[in-house]
Amino acid sequence: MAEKVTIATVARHARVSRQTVSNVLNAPHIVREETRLRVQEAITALGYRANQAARQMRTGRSRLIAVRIEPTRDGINGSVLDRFLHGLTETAETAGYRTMLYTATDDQREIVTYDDLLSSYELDGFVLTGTDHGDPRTAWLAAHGVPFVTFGRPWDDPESHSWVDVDGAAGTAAATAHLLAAGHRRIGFIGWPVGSGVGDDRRAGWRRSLVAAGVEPAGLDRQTVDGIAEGERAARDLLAGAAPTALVCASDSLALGALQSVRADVPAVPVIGFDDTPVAAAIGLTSVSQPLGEAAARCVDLLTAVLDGTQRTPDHVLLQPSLVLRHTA
Amino acid sequence: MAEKVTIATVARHARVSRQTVSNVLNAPHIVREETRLRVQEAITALGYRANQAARQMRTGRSRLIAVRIEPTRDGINGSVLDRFLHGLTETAETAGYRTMLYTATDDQREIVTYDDLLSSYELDGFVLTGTDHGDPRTAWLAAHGVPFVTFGRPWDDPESHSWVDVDGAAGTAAATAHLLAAGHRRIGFIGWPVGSGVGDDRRAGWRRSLVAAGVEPAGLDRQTVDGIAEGERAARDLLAGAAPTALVCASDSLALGALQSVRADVPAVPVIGFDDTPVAAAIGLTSVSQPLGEAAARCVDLLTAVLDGTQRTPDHVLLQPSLVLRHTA
DNA sequence: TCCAGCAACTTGAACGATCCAATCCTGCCT
DNA sequence: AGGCAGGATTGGATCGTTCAAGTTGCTGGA
Repeated sequence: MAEKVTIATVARHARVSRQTVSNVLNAPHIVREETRLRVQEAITALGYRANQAARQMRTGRSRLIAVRIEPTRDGINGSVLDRFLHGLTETAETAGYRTMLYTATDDQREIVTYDDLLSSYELDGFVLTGTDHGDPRTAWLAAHGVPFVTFGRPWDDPESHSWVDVDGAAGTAAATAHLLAAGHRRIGFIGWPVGSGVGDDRRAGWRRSLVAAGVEPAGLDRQTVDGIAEGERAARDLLAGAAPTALVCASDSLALGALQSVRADVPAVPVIGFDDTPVAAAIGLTSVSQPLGEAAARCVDLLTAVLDGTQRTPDHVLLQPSLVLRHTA
Repeated sequence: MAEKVTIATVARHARVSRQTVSNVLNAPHIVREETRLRVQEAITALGYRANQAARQMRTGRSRLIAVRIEPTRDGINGSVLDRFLHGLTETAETAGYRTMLYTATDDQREIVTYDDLLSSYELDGFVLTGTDHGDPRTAWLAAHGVPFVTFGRPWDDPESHSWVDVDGAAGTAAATAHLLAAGHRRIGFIGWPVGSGVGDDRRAGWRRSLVAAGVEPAGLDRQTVDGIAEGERAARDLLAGAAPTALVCASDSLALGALQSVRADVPAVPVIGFDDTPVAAAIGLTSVSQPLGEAAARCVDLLTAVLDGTQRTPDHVLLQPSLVLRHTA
C-alpha cells in the first residue's frame, strides 16, 4: 500500500500552504488562477483525495445518507426497493454523497438505529420508504432536526416534510380508463384493506375513473391483504358476485392471483396489476409502472438541497406512473 | 439537538481520565472492576457513543464494508442480490460493521471507485458479487492489500482469496436426480454459453448426474444467453431435436421460457429452474434455491475474521442449495 | 530500609482536514 | 517615497479518539 497522500503532501508538492490547498477545494474563487492550477495539478499527480473522517471531524458533516433495506417480504414486490436503491446510490454518488444501509425490524428499533447512526457516524440525512399514518419515525427525525425525505407521501399533512411520491391514483385511473376505452363498463378492483394511504389512493383512482364514466363502483371492489392466494380468492369472489368484465389490482401479487382465477373461470377477463415487477414482465401482465429511478433521483435532489442549505421549507414531488401494456389487457 | 457527548464528558462524569474510558471500551481487562462499572454507568447515563470519524482518524479503520449494487438487468434475477444485501447488512450490523453501497458500470470504473472509497472513507473491506475468470477487480484488491471476500468462486485458483459460494453443480445434479427418480432418462439441459464459471458448473452437475445414471448426455443440451425468449427458443429446438422428456435450466428466466415452449408443444415435460426467484414461486416453477442469507452471513464472517486479524490465509465456504418442488416437476 | 516490579490510572501528542485571525505581498495612488 | 487597500497566503487551534509514555501507589524480596 502506497504511503498516504495528505493535504500537506499536496501543499509541499505545489509549494503552497495547506490552507491554500484547502481553499482550492472548498473556495476556489479566492485563489489566484495560476496557483489554483498548480495545486490542481499536484492533486491529480499525487492522486490526492480528502480524508472524509478528518473533514467530518471539523465540519460535522459526513456526506453519508442512510437508507433502510427491508426484508423481501412477499418476494414479488422486493425488486421495487432494489431498483429504487440503485437509482438512489447512483444519484447520490454524482452529488458527492454515499449511501449507507441499515435494517430494522420495527419503528421503535429503527429510531434507536437513527440515534446510533447519527451519533456514531454523524449521518447527514435519511431517505425513508413506506411511511404510514402517524409514523413515529418522521416525528422523531423532525423533532431532532435531522434532514430527511420520504419516498411516499405523509398522508396526514402533506406539508409536514419533504417527500417524493408516485401518483398511484393516476395510475389506477389510467388503467381503468384503458379498460373503459376497450369497451368495459363493469370494472372490478382488488385492493388492500382501507387504512393504508397507498392502498386507499390506488382505490380512489379506480373509483374516480369509473364515476367519471358514469359507472357506479359500489360492490365492484374487494379488500384483502397482499398475496397471490389472497388475490385469487378475492377475484373468484368478485367474479361470482358482481361479475365484472375486467379487473384492476393494487399490486402485481394480487393481479397474479386474480389471473389464475380468471384463467380457470372466464378466460376473457382482462387484468391489470401495479408496480410492473419482473413477474409482470415475465408472464405478460399489463401493469402500472412507477418511475423508480426518477423518484430516487428526486429524493436525493430534495435531500441535498436541504443539506446544502439551498432549501429551508419542505418541498415535494409527485411523479406520474405509466401503464405498460402486455397480453393481459 | 442535544449537545455532544464525547469521551471527555463521560470521563468527567465518572471522574476518570479520557484514556480510562477508552480502555473500558477497547481493553476492559486492564481496568479495575469497580472503575469499569462506574464508567459503564456514566456511558449509559449520558447515552455516549464513540464517534467513528475520530476513532477512524487514529486507527485508520472505519468499520465500514462496501458492496456494489448492480442495476437490475434481467429483472427476474434482481431479487437474488436484494436478498443477499439484506442478509449482509443484518449480519454486518451484529458484527459492528455498517454497509456502504456503490455502483459501477464496468470493471475499470469499479477499480477507480475502490481507490476513491479507500482513500476518502478508508473502507475496511469489500464484498464482491459475480466474479469472472481473470477478474481485474480481485487482482487489484489483492495487489493493494485490501481485505475482500467474493460471493462466487474464483474459477482459476480456489486458493487465491476468500470466497463463499453455493454448489451450483450439486443443485443441478439434485434437480436431475429428482427427474431420474421420477422415471425420466432423456433429461435435457438449457444453459449459458461455455466460458462462464457459474454456467459451466451448473451444466457439469446435470452431466454428472446423467452419466452416473448411465445416460449419454451428448446432444441433450443447448447453450444460449440468459432470457425468457432465449429459453423458449432453446427449448423448442431441443424438444424438436433430441426430444428430452424433462428439462433442467441454468436460470429461472430460461426455465420460464422453456415452460412456455413446453406448454405449447408437449404438456407433460417437467421443467426445473435455478435461483428460486419470486417468479418461480409465483408461477409454481420447481427451482433450485440458494441459501442467500446464509451466504451473506458467511461472507461477513470471513471478512471480519480477516479484519480482526483472526484469519491470515484465504478461507472458503461452499454451501449446498436445495430443490424447491412445485407444480412443474 | 530500599527499590524493583507491577497494576491502575493520567497526561501529552498525533491522526488530517478546516476555520480563524494574523501576516505578507503587490500594485496603486498621492 | 511612503502609505494604504485589498487579496493571497500562513500559522496555530480545533474536532474526538487512541497510542505511547509517564505518574502514582502498593507489594514484596534482599
